[in-house]
Amino acid sequence: MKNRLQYCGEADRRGEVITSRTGPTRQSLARGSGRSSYGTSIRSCCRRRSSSRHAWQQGEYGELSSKIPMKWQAVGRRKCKPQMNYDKLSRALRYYYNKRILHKTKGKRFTYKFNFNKLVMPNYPFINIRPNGGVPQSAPPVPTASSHFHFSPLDSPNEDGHMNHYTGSSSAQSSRESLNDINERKPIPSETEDLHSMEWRRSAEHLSSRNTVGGGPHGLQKHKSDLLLPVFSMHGMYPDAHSPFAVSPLTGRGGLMSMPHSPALSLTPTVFSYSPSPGLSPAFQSGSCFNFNPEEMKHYLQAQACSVFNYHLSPRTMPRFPSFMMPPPHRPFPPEEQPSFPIKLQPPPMGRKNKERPQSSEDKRPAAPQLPLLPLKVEPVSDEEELLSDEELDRNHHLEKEDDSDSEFDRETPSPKLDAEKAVHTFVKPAAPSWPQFSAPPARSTYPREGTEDQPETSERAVKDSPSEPVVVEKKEETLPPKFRYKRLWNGDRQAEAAEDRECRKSCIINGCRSSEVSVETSATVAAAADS
DNA sequence: AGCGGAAAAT
DNA sequence: ATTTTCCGCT
Repeated sequence: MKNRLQYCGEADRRGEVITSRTGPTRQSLARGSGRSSYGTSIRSCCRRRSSSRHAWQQGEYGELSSKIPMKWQAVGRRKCKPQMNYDKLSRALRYYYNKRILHKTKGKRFTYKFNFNKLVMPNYPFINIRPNGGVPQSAPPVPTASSHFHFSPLDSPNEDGHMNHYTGSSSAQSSRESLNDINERKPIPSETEDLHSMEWRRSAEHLSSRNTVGGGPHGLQKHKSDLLLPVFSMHGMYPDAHSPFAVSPLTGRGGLMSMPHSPALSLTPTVFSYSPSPGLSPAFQSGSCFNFNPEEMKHYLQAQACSVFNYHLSPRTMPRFPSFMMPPPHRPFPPEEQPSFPIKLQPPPMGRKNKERPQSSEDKRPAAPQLPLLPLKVEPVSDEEELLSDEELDRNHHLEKEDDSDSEFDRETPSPKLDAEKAVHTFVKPAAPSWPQFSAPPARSTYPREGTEDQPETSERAVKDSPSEPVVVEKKEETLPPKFRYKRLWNGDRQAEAAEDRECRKSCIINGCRSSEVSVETSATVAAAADS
């Protein structure tokens, strides 16, 4: 299904999936498709958007809608899935809520929307085109993991391939809005709305192919299919000058890597995690000089910790080297020849059974000698975040915070142990004052159950992991069952989210993380499987 | 309309 | 593990 949703996206690049259904009663709908997933149904509908049969509506970004009722049956029939009906379809879609792939567009019938917000673009944390934070609810998927969704260029008015300008806050805002009120949407400049279909498609493909790379069942959802955006390393993948992708952080050609602030954020965990080899690490690619400045390091570490904290990132996902600390270039391949690891790592998507990820063993090996987690103290944070004051959290929502902090990016590139240790020291102590949240996270009444349950475990784990185990430790479980988390996110605790956003932002600012944070999107899942 | 639990099917 | 199917509840 995941893969299929991509196609939904195709129908409407805006991320909203609007289904149509004729009859109000379930029974009338009952005819649908055979074993095809709902996604399939959606896809077929989407593809036909322009056709007379299905009037797919364009809504906000990621929105898909069909105004012609009862088409589901037709679709089902066509797909040899007579059993398919809207009821089932919707049920399937609702499962995506939990995965944060979709959410319901409130107030719109049969309308679902892709959650671009939650799909954070790990690669381009710095993209910030809208300083004011004004982001449409249905922010374009581009900067986020949502880019997995390939929106069909077919009917789309904006096919020219303009990449949107995104702000770090955009995703956050988007998230907030999407979560609750569509009425709060802000108009999006048409320019911003443009999506590069081709790009999307490509990225989606890459994603799907590298599906297994994610390695491991981690991440908030623990969905195997969860993916991370592959796009980053693709050279020239986003040729558009306006596109954030024009410059890949990985390429090290001047782009984000050279950004002065928020070193922790400058690189995305995703990128690292997928680095097939240390040599590919952005850090190695972009800089030619290696510096170590304790102060900077300290700052860096704090920022990093902040990032981890606020976005539930695993410390392991952090780049080994801050931008100011570029290790000597080490390139196994000439830049031109650098294989995009997405491809390299990517075994063709296979059926569920193949999710085994044959390469898993491969991936893990390099991970073994991994660098010690830097600010391990942060670990507890991911869970604690829930305890943070709303206001504080809200600050950091430049980019969607990723709940998948648990995601394991074990494939980090090795880094000097010394540095890491130093880093830990540097960070851990000073960090405390900077993070009021850490020391005394306000209890949140909102999620009493989750919070209470989580905390003990989290702390425990943190204690365990950080000090004694410098080496990568696999986090097996998420503290909070995805179910609850999702619930919280989507059902309502809007305030909480907003607050979180704010808070995070604040803390980031305090720590010098001005930029948006990387987040790993669980929803990457969407792109995960290839549709075949 | 929509949500989500539960169980069956894949 | 995910999807499909059924169904009760709001």
